[in-house]
Amino acid sequence: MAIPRAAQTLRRTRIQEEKEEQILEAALEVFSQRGFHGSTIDQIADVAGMSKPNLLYYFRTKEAMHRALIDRVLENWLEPLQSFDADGDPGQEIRGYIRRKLELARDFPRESRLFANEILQGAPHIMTVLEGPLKALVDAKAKVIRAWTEAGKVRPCDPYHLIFSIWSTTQHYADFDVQVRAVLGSADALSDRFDGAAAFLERLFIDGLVLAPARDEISP
Amino acid sequence: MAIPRAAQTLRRTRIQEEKEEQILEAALEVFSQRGFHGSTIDQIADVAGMSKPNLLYYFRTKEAMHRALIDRVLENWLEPLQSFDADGDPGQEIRGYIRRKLELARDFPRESRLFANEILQGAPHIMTVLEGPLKALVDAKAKVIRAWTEAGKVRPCDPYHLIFSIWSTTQHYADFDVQVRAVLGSADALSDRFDGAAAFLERLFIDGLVLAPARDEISP
DNA sequence: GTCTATACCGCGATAGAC
DNA sequence: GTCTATCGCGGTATAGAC
Repeated sequence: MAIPRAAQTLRRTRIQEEKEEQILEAALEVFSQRGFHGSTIDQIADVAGMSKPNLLYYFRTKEAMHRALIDRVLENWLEPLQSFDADGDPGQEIRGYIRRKLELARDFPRESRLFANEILQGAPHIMTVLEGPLKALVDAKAKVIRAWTEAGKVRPCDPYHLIFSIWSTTQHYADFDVQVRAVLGSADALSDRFDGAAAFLERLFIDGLVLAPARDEISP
Repeated sequence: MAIPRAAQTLRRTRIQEEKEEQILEAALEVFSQRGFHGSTIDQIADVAGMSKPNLLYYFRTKEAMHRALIDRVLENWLEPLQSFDADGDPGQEIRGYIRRKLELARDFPRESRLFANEILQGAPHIMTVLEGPLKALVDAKAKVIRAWTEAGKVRPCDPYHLIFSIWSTTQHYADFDVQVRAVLGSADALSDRFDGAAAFLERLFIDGLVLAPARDEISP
């Protein structure tokens, strides 16, 4: 069973890859809006413009689609936090992280909602990722932040809750998009919304947490 | 049609009310975890300890259950923001609001997840509430905050994004509970988690946004 | 008011023709 | 590789006995 699977992978044609791409794109559209249990293969097939059996030829079960989708999205999702640099300036690092997360929320809202749905429902498919790689990554970055606070560059604070608050505030604009738009009114354009959010969040986190020795050095 | 509905409401017995309560409690448990489309009446009946037809005697459709549940939860959900007082001290008001929202996230996480699921899925059942009462309430409170900034009590900032950021950071501890617990490790107790969150968020928002003339008056 | 039985449909998945 | 047809199951909802 392992050998045919490998062989199948090796002789995967360009057309096959395009079809799989097409299916995963449709699956993202549906899963991100309804969650795993609320989604049906019919809906995904409709969006993909394929018949249901044809779709099941490429992914033999609904769970296989979901797993392939989650795996692919996970790679790009942890990247911004990884590039958090211990040697950089705390203000620059935090500002850059907020910007990247906001850009992700703006440009890939369905990916954000896919995870939100998964975690809301108890994270049955990614629990091991949360407890393993994600926890390890956050632990490492928490140490970076703690070093900043101990060096007097950042106001003393719990680094874990700092990370949680950046996650929640930025992802909010993807996950709760309909609510944000309803409250701000339809006059508000997408770019305005995110520029406003960026300005507010940078001010909140930088002014609120980062101590400014740099400014003293510039104008003493 | 309106008259029998009213009559039915009037002669509702205590037992009927208790059963309905029991059903809505079970519906909250299920809907909050799986969302509307992902939930089944079987699951709700199981949790409620009743037979499926019996449950459908009290609520004739799945949507009726969901609607009754949403309506009831909505009442308590908007209350904390309503008590936001223009004449109060900004620091006290914002601190109090954060505390109340965190207490709601701690004590009623399922209610929070019910809304999160509903909004993630496009808010099909509460769109009118978001565009009507919720928007009106937020508009009113945004004016309160703007008055504070113009009076020099609060750093200039967009009041809407301030409210969004308080919503997202506090609800995060209910909606993304499994992720928070996975990252912090199982050693972390519920009360520790929320005490830590409260300490961090109060410091972030108060130190970050509220200007402190009071402190000058106390120790000049 | 509450149960058993069941109608009826849409779901995930498979078989087999082409 | 892609289709039509279909299976078996579980979904919502109803009918009718008790």
